Amino acid sequence: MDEKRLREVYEEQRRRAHEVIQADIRPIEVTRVTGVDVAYADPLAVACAVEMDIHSRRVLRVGHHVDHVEAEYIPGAFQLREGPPIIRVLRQFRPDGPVLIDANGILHPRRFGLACLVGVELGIQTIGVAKSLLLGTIRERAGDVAMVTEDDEVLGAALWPEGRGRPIYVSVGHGVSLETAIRVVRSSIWDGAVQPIREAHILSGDVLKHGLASQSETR
DNA sequence: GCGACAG
DNA sequence: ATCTTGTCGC
Repeated sequence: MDEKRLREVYEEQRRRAHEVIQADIRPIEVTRVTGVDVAYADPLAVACAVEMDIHSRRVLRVGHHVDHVEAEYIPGAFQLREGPPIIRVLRQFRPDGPVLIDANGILHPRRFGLACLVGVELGIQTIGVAKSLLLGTIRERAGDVAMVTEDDEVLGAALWPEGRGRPIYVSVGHGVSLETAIRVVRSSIWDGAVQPIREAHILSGDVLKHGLASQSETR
């Protein structure tokens, strides 16, 4: 990707960052949470959405979308690669409740990560959950959480799942406050992982490698 | 200028 | 992300 195009993408991110709502646009009761992820195999990209019931810890329904890879991975412009397939699978899935995305929300150089794009584009509540820190400073830990800031601006939070040494990074995608985002992610963690995302990850890799058939005989 | 850099 | 089985460690 050329520099000119990349600069345009960055400019659009700065522009659209103003569309992000960092407050609950509708109350969340944390009963149903959807996780999404994408698996790749050269020309193919398989996006999956998995809706789970937090109380019973069971999968309620799944959806997938086979797409083609549109762009290479560029830190800070991840949305060009993973945005299209995720938006397409969610458009048909029509999630009921918050959506957890394997990426950052406003914890981003231009405050508009993949989770923000998906949320703003579809008008749904999204939360970014990253496995590694893209930027920022982790402040003082209090219990299982610590704020992540950049020049005193709170961009997200580091959250330590029980029994795991390394934290995950939570940030607002769209339509939720950081507090709500943390509450939703906490409730979605068991066995040391953010389960809705973990299920979506396993399923996407499964559909990519063995096809849709493997769905029925899993979990 | 040099390194870092969501998946 | 992906190439890949067993294996070292808490």
